[in-house]
Amino acid sequence: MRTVDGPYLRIVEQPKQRGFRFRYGCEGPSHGGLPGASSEKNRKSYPQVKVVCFIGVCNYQGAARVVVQLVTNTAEPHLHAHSLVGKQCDKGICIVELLPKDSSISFPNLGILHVTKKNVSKVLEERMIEAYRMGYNYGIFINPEIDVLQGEVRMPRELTDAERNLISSASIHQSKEMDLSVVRLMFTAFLPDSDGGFSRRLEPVISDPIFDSKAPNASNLKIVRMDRTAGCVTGGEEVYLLCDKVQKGQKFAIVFKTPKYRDQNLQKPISVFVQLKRKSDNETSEPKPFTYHPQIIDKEEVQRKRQKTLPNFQDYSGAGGGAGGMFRGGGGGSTAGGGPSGGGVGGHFFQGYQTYNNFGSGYNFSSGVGGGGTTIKHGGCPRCQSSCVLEPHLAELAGRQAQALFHYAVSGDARMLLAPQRPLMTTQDENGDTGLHLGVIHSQTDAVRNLAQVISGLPGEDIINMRNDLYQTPLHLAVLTQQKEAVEALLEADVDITLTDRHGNTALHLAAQQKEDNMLRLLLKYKPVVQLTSIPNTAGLCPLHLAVQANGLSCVRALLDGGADVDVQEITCGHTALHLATELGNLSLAGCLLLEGNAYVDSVTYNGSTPLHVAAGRDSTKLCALLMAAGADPHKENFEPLFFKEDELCGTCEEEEEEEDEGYIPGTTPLNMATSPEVYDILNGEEYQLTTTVVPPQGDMKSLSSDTKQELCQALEGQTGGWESLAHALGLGILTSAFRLSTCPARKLLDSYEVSGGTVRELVEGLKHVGNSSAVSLLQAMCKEPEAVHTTPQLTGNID
DNA sequence: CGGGAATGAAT
DNA sequence: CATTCATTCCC
Repeated sequence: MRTVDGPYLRIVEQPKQRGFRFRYGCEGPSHGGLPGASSEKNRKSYPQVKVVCFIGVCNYQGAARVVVQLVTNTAEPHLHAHSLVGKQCDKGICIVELLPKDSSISFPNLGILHVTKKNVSKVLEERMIEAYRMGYNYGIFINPEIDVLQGEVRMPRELTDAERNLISSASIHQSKEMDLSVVRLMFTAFLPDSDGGFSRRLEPVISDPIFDSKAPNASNLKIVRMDRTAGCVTGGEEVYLLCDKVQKGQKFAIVFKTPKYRDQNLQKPISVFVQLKRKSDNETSEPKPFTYHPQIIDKEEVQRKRQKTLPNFQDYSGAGGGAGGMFRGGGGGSTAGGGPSGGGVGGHFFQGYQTYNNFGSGYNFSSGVGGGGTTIKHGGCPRCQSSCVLEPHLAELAGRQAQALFHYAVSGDARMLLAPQRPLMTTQDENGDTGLHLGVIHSQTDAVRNLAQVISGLPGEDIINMRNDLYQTPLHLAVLTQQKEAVEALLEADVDITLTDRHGNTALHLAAQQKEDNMLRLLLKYKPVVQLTSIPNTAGLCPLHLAVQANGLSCVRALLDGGADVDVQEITCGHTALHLATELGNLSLAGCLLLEGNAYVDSVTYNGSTPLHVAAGRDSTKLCALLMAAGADPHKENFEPLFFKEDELCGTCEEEEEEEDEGYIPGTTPLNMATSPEVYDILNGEEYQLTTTVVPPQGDMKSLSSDTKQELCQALEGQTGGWESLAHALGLGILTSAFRLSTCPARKLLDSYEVSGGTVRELVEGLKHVGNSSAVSLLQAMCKEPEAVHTTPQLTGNID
């Protein structure tokens, strides 16, 4: 850069780039000077320059004159129309004499005067003439052409007409392009010559850009509130963020989903930061803390309860041992310590908001589970209770116990022993669990079966459906812990399958979120369960939605097989499962819903959006192709008014309904939302040609992209048509047990198949054979086999 | 200083 | 005519 040795000017302190306001003339002077980059509230600093000889080695000793001018923030700097105002400023520029004793010079009182729009070219012209006349700079800062007219350095003089004309046109031209919201400082130093005149001009230096804080798009980004400041490492949780000021056209609230944390195996909560970042200039807001929790694997607390030592039954055996505290009445009561352990993790900073999502605390059990007077009361002296209050009762009890014992001895039926314990069946431990709950938690299948039978024989009381502190019935627990027999026993004992836990989930909702579909299928065998498939939980999600969100292809299938409504909408936005699968970018799920579930492809959310809107919005070529193949309408308008792009569109599709009534506001169509040319073409009914993965269907496996293979693996995870049956269909059955050892058997299978020289065509045949239609459609979409297109997109006729 | 209301101009 | 943007004015 620097070609000449010798003294040069260096910026010691840059100006602060943001937060300073350019003032209009009408706002008057004295609004404080431009601060330096490192200026603080109590320790103010200002832009500063010094003359040095070599980099940082020797400071120039002697006088100098420094001229400061405003220039544009363009690659080729030009003089700016704004004026520098302040102490040593005149005609928009600032001239300061550096005394020999000063090592550097700072500019404490620089104001930036905002030129009014209509005066830009006028002022700019004056600025140029003055700079040129005084010979402050090379003409390059005014206009490259004028440079040739100007010598290296010369004394002030008046301008020729030719020069004036050049400057005049340059000013008019430049004023049109000038960005009035940003300037830079240009410092030029002049050292004294042998005559004492400041004629030895040094190379000018230009500062970092300074942005007008009052400019509408330079507003400071600021996060005012977030509705949650903590979330799980798995991400995907919605956060509502309120902003102070955002550029017009954008929203004041931003809703986003938390991203996955990089370490999914996080053990302790970790603090990270959230900040807004403006793409155009990379401006960022103050960061706000956010806490990632480790994945809560045991959110239903089953593991914890399993690890606990069992209740000490010896305490019951003798008369009045010191049992007491651990058990409590079955009736009312609020929670013991059952809230989510992660509750208080977010910094104290945000606790005010934290309370909003702290579900765990304060559930009131007013629904009167249990009830009945036959509960052990805690508090008070057990001995006293047993000897004074309960004595007659106990005597009677002992009689019945003896009878039961005899019956048991004779029949060998453990239920006989349980029969006299009936009054204790409603007793809850400190977690609100009954004996039946505990039986399930500890996987005591026989105990559960016996208890269930005994309890179901009890008239009047609803013990079998009692809920613990987490609002779980024994059925919930049995499903969560995937105990087939226990579930069956409970169902046979006629439990209430409609009961919901604290999140509004029925047992079916819980089963729908599991990896395996066996629980789900078991439940769905019971006819009345099917009606639960359309019941939303407190988050508004039905079992099918939950299965989709959990990426559970087999569960989705199980629900569809079980008769669940494929088009059921979740409550908050009216999304169907197909919307959700599309939103998640899950091709195999979407394919399954469409092909196996026969989902309505143009189902609309509350705001009128179809899955194709979603797919177009997320710029997914594959999903768009899939949906289009299923007959989606790319012209379907949602209820979001279409503001821009209108003209563009009318260019391509002339006769859209233009003579509609005047008040008609067009909605946004999937086509409007397409951003990439690929998606646009697909929505226009073009043949889907994925340039990256066009594979002849008979092609060899190597031609499949790793993405495709990945998705294929996903599609092979389910029970029906899963990798195992495929392995057999492909003649690789003998390797099944070897595959099973792998973490991803499906992948292993595909690899082996590839190595064995299998073709994509045969793979498709194999998949068809095992009935895995979503995998088939996936491959066909990738490979653009004509059969993949079930419906020819109708819109071709609409376009000339 | 910095925020913002009021006013005027431009779509 | 309603909105938005730019400028001015005010505290």
